[in-house]
Amino acid sequence: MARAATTSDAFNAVAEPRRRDILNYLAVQERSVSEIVDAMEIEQPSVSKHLRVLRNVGLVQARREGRQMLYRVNAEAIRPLYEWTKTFERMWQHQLVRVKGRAEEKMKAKQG
Amino acid sequence: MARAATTSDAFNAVAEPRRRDILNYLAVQERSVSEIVDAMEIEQPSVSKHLRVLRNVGLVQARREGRQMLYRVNAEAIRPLYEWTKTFERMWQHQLVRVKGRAEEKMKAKQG
DNA sequence: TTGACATATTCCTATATAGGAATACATTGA
DNA sequence: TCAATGTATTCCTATATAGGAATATGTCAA
Repeated sequence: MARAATTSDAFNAVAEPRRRDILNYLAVQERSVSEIVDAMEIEQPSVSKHLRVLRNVGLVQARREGRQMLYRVNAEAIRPLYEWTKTFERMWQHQLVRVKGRAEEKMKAKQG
Repeated sequence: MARAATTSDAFNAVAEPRRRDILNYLAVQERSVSEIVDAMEIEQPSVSKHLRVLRNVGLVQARREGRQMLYRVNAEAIRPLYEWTKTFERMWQHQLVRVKGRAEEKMKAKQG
Protein backbone atom coordinates (compact mmCIF):
# COMPACT_ATOMS: atom_id res chain seq x y z
CA MET A 1 0.00 0.00 0.00
CA ALA A 2 1.24 3.49 -0.76
CA ARG A 3 1.24 6.38 1.61
CA ALA A 4 -2.09 7.94 2.54
CA ALA A 5 -3.32 10.72 0.29
CA THR A 6 -2.37 14.25 1.27
CA THR A 7 -6.00 15.04 0.71
CA SER A 8 -7.08 12.55 3.31
CA ASP A 9 -6.68 14.75 6.36
CA ALA A 10 -5.04 17.82 7.83
CA PHE A 11 -2.10 15.83 9.19
CA ASN A 12 -1.10 14.73 5.71
CA ALA A 13 -1.79 18.12 4.19
CA VAL A 14 0.55 19.99 6.52
CA ALA A 15 3.30 17.41 6.14
CA GLU A 16 4.34 19.35 3.04
CA PRO A 17 6.53 22.32 4.05
CA ARG A 18 5.29 24.54 1.22
CA ARG A 19 1.76 24.15 2.48
CA ARG A 20 2.80 25.13 5.98
CA ASP A 21 4.51 28.16 4.47
CA ILE A 22 1.28 29.10 2.73
CA LEU A 23 -0.72 28.66 5.91
CA ASN A 24 1.78 30.79 7.82
CA TYR A 25 1.48 33.48 5.21
CA LEU A 26 -2.31 33.35 5.24
CA ALA A 27 -2.34 33.47 9.02
CA VAL A 28 -1.63 37.19 8.85
CA GLN A 29 -4.48 37.96 6.52
CA GLU A 30 -6.52 36.84 3.57
CA ARG A 31 -4.51 36.81 0.33
CA SER A 32 -4.98 36.34 -3.39
CA VAL A 33 -3.24 33.56 -5.29
CA SER A 34 -0.86 35.98 -6.97
CA GLU A 35 0.09 37.49 -3.63
CA ILE A 36 0.98 34.02 -2.43
CA VAL A 37 2.94 33.36 -5.60
CA ASP A 38 4.89 36.57 -5.11
CA ALA A 39 5.53 35.91 -1.43
CA MET A 40 6.67 32.32 -1.74
CA GLU A 41 8.97 31.26 -4.52
CA ILE A 42 6.69 28.76 -6.13
CA GLU A 43 5.14 28.70 -9.59
CA GLN A 44 1.52 29.69 -9.82
CA PRO A 45 0.26 26.24 -10.84
CA SER A 46 1.99 24.71 -7.83
CA VAL A 47 0.45 27.26 -5.53
CA SER A 48 -2.99 26.53 -6.97
CA LYS A 49 -2.42 22.83 -6.46
CA HIS A 50 -1.34 23.27 -2.86
CA LEU A 51 -4.32 25.51 -2.24
CA ARG A 52 -6.56 22.84 -3.65
CA VAL A 53 -5.19 20.28 -1.22
CA LEU A 54 -5.53 22.68 1.69
CA ARG A 55 -9.06 23.46 0.63
CA ASN A 56 -10.02 19.81 0.28
CA VAL A 57 -9.12 19.13 3.88
CA GLY A 58 -10.75 22.35 5.05
CA LEU A 59 -7.55 24.11 6.09
CA VAL A 60 -8.36 27.12 3.92
CA GLN A 61 -11.48 28.71 2.56
CA ALA A 62 -11.78 30.84 -0.54
CA ARG A 63 -13.99 33.46 -2.05
CA ARG A 64 -13.87 35.11 -5.42
CA GLU A 65 -13.43 38.83 -5.79
CA GLY A 66 -13.47 39.81 -9.41
CA ARG A 67 -10.71 37.99 -11.20
CA GLN A 68 -9.01 37.09 -7.97
CA MET A 69 -9.54 34.28 -5.53
CA LEU A 70 -8.95 35.26 -1.94
CA TYR A 71 -7.84 32.52 0.42
CA ARG A 72 -7.89 32.52 4.18
CA VAL A 73 -7.00 30.06 6.89
CA ASN A 74 -9.74 28.05 8.52
CA ALA A 75 -8.07 27.72 11.89
CA GLU A 76 -10.66 25.27 13.20
CA ALA A 77 -9.17 22.64 10.90
CA ILE A 78 -5.76 23.04 12.53
CA ARG A 79 -7.20 22.56 15.96
CA PRO A 80 -7.22 18.74 15.91
CA LEU A 81 -3.48 18.78 15.24
CA TYR A 82 -3.04 21.15 18.14
CA GLU A 83 -5.12 18.97 20.41
CA TRP A 84 -3.21 15.84 19.44
CA THR A 85 0.20 17.37 20.03
CA LYS A 86 -1.04 18.91 23.25
CA THR A 87 -1.65 15.48 24.76
CA PHE A 88 2.14 15.13 24.93
CA GLU A 89 2.67 18.50 26.56
CA ARG A 90 2.99 17.13 30.09
CA MET A 91 5.61 14.72 28.83
CA TRP A 92 8.07 17.26 27.54
CA GLN A 93 7.50 19.32 30.62
CA HIS A 94 8.39 16.34 32.79
CA GLN A 95 11.30 15.43 30.60
CA LEU A 96 12.69 18.95 30.91
CA VAL A 97 12.33 18.83 34.66
CA ARG A 98 14.30 15.60 34.71
CA VAL A 99 17.04 17.06 32.53
CA LYS A 100 17.16 20.17 34.67
CA GLY A 101 17.24 18.06 37.81
CA ARG A 102 20.17 16.00 36.60
CA ALA A 103 22.08 19.11 35.59
CA GLU A 104 21.60 20.60 39.01
CA GLU A 105 22.76 17.43 40.72
CA LYS A 106 25.84 17.48 38.60
CA MET A 107 26.60 21.06 39.58
CA LYS A 108 26.14 20.17 43.21
CA ALA A 109 28.48 17.21 42.95
CA LYS A 110 31.09 19.35 41.31
CA GLN A 111 30.85 22.03 43.94
CA GLY A 112 30.64 19.68 46.91
CA MET B 1 9.32 15.59 -7.57
CA ALA B 2 7.73 13.07 -5.27
CA ARG B 3 6.48 13.72 -1.81
CA ALA B 4 9.00 14.43 0.95
CA ALA B 5 10.31 11.40 2.79
CA THR B 6 8.48 10.40 5.94
CA THR B 7 11.88 10.25 7.49
CA SER B 8 12.56 13.89 6.72
CA ASP B 9 10.85 15.39 9.76
CA ALA B 10 8.30 14.90 12.49
CA PHE B 11 5.50 16.45 10.44
CA ASN B 12 5.84 13.78 7.79
CA ALA B 13 6.32 11.01 10.30
CA VAL B 14 3.07 11.70 12.15
CA ALA B 15 1.10 12.06 8.94
CA GLU B 16 0.73 8.28 9.04
CA PRO B 17 -2.18 7.34 11.36
CA ARG B 18 -0.56 4.10 12.51
CA ARG B 19 2.43 6.01 13.74
CA ARG B 20 0.22 8.36 15.68
CA ASP B 21 -1.46 5.32 17.18
CA ILE B 22 1.91 3.99 18.24
CA LEU B 23 2.89 7.32 19.76
CA ASN B 24 -0.42 7.49 21.62
CA TYR B 25 0.19 4.02 22.97
CA LEU B 26 3.73 4.81 24.02
CA ALA B 27 2.59 8.03 25.66
CA VAL B 28 1.30 5.98 28.59
CA GLN B 29 4.54 4.17 29.17
CA GLU B 30 7.56 2.54 27.60
CA ARG B 31 6.68 -0.61 25.65
CA SER B 32 8.36 -3.49 23.87
CA VAL B 33 7.79 -4.15 20.19
CA SER B 34 5.66 -7.19 20.88
CA GLU B 35 3.48 -5.24 23.26
CA ILE B 36 2.88 -2.73 20.49
CA VAL B 37 2.15 -5.53 18.04
CA ASP B 38 -0.41 -6.98 20.46
CA ALA B 39 -2.01 -3.62 21.17
CA MET B 40 -2.35 -2.41 17.61
CA GLU B 41 -3.48 -4.75 14.87
CA ILE B 42 -0.39 -4.53 12.73
CA GLU B 43 2.13 -7.17 11.75
CA GLN B 44 5.40 -7.14 13.59
CA PRO B 45 7.51 -6.16 10.58
CA SER B 46 5.25 -3.18 9.97
CA VAL B 47 5.54 -2.10 13.55
CA SER B 48 9.32 -2.34 13.36
CA LYS B 49 9.30 -0.27 10.20
CA HIS B 50 7.11 2.41 11.74
CA LEU B 51 9.31 2.47 14.80
CA ARG B 52 12.32 2.94 12.60
CA VAL B 53 10.76 5.99 10.96
CA LEU B 54 9.75 7.41 14.33
CA ARG B 55 13.23 6.81 15.62
CA ASN B 56 14.91 8.42 12.63
CA VAL B 57 13.08 11.66 13.23
CA GLY B 58 13.65 11.47 16.98
CA LEU B 59 10.04 10.91 17.96
CA VAL B 60 10.91 7.77 19.91
CA GLN B 61 13.96 6.46 21.66
CA ALA B 62 14.81 2.86 22.31
CA ARG B 63 16.85 0.72 24.62
CA ARG B 64 17.48 -2.97 24.63
CA GLU B 65 16.54 -5.10 27.58
CA GLY B 66 17.53 -8.67 26.94
CA ARG B 67 15.82 -9.87 23.81
CA GLN B 68 13.39 -7.02 23.88
CA MET B 69 13.64 -3.50 22.58
CA LEU B 70 11.81 -0.99 24.71
CA TYR B 71 10.53 2.11 22.99
CA ARG B 72 9.44 5.37 24.55
CA VAL B 73 8.20 8.69 23.27
CA ASN B 74 10.63 11.56 23.01
CA ALA B 75 8.08 14.30 23.59
CA GLU B 76 10.56 17.07 22.80
CA ALA B 77 10.35 16.05 19.15
CA ILE B 78 6.60 16.62 19.14
CA ARG B 79 6.98 20.07 20.56
CA PRO B 80 7.73 21.83 17.25
CA LEU B 81 4.42 20.54 15.88
CA TYR B 82 2.67 21.84 18.97
CA GLU B 83 4.35 25.21 18.64
CA TRP B 84 3.45 25.49 14.99
CA THR B 85 -0.21 24.64 15.50
CA LYS B 86 -0.32 26.93 18.50
CA THR B 87 0.45 29.96 16.35
CA PHE B 88 -3.09 29.57 14.96
CA GLU B 89 -4.70 29.30 18.36
CA ARG B 90 -5.78 32.94 18.53
CA MET B 91 -7.40 32.50 15.13
CA TRP B 92 -9.79 29.76 16.06
CA GLN B 93 -10.60 31.57 19.25
CA HIS B 94 -11.49 34.70 17.28
CA GLN B 95 -13.40 32.71 14.71
CA LEU B 96 -15.48 31.09 17.43
CA VAL B 97 -16.21 34.48 18.94
CA ARG B 98 -17.42 35.68 15.54
CA VAL B 99 -19.65 32.66 15.07
CA LYS B 100 -21.03 33.09 18.56
CA GLY B 101 -21.55 36.79 17.93
CA ARG B 102 -23.51 36.17 14.78
CA ALA B 103 -25.64 33.56 16.47
CA GLU B 104 -26.51 35.95 19.27
CA GLU B 105 -27.40 38.70 16.83
CA LYS B 106 -29.69 36.32 15.05
CA MET B 107 -31.43 35.40 18.29
CA LYS B 108 -31.85 39.06 19.12
CA ALA B 109 -33.32 39.81 15.70
CA LYS B 110 -35.78 36.95 16.09
CA GLN B 111 -36.89 38.07 19.51
CA GLY B 112 -36.94 41.80 18.68
C1' DT C 1 -16.56 40.02 -28.95
C1' DT C 2 -11.95 40.38 -27.90
C1' DG C 3 -7.70 40.90 -25.34
C1' DA C 4 -5.59 40.70 -21.02
C1' DC C 5 -5.27 39.26 -16.54
C1' DA C 6 -5.98 35.70 -12.77
C1' DT C 7 -6.43 31.11 -11.52
C1' DA C 8 -7.19 26.11 -12.20
C1' DT C 9 -6.49 21.78 -14.46
C1' DT C 10 -4.35 18.15 -17.18
C1' DC C 11 -0.55 15.39 -18.57
C1' DC C 12 3.83 13.60 -17.54
C1' DT C 13 7.55 11.52 -14.69
C1' DA C 14 10.78 10.56 -10.90
C1' DT C 15 10.39 9.30 -6.35
C1' DA C 16 8.88 7.56 -1.91
C1' DT C 17 6.32 5.02 0.31
C1' DA C 18 3.36 1.03 3.27
C1' DG C 19 2.31 -3.49 3.68
C1' DG C 20 2.99 -8.56 2.81
C1' DA C 21 6.20 -12.36 2.55
C1' DA C 22 10.39 -14.21 3.51
C1' DT C 23 14.44 -14.01 5.88
C1' DA C 24 18.30 -12.19 8.60
C1' DC C 25 20.07 -10.78 13.00
C1' DA C 26 20.44 -10.66 18.16
C1' DT C 27 20.03 -12.57 22.70
C1' DT C 28 19.12 -15.98 26.03
C1' DG C 29 19.03 -20.51 28.25
C1' DA C 30 20.19 -25.30 28.16
C1' DT D 1 26.57 -24.96 20.08
C1' DC D 2 21.73 -25.04 19.29
C1' DA D 3 16.88 -24.01 19.58
C1' DA D 4 13.65 -20.64 20.77
C1' DT D 5 12.22 -16.01 21.25
C1' DG D 6 12.14 -11.17 19.85
C1' DT D 7 13.21 -7.69 16.33
C1' DA D 8 14.93 -5.79 12.10
C1' DT D 9 15.72 -5.91 7.22
C1' DT D 10 15.18 -6.97 2.38
C1' DC D 11 12.53 -7.61 -1.70
C1' DC D 12 8.43 -6.70 -4.17
C1' DT D 13 4.46 -3.97 -5.86
C1' DA D 14 0.49 -0.85 -6.08
C1' DT D 15 -0.27 3.77 -5.24
C1' DA D 16 0.11 8.71 -4.49
C1' DT D 17 2.37 12.32 -5.00
C1' DA D 18 4.95 17.30 -6.37
C1' DG D 19 6.64 19.97 -9.78
C1' DG D 20 7.22 21.42 -14.71
C1' DA D 21 5.04 22.40 -19.06
C1' DA D 22 1.19 23.32 -21.52
C1' DT D 23 -3.36 24.55 -21.63
C1' DA D 24 -8.06 25.44 -20.08
C1' DT D 25 -11.32 28.25 -17.56
C1' DG D 26 -13.17 32.48 -15.53
C1' DT D 27 -13.71 37.48 -15.25
C1' DC D 28 -13.29 42.17 -16.48
C1' DA D 29 -12.86 46.31 -19.53
C1' DA D 30 -13.30 48.43 -23.86
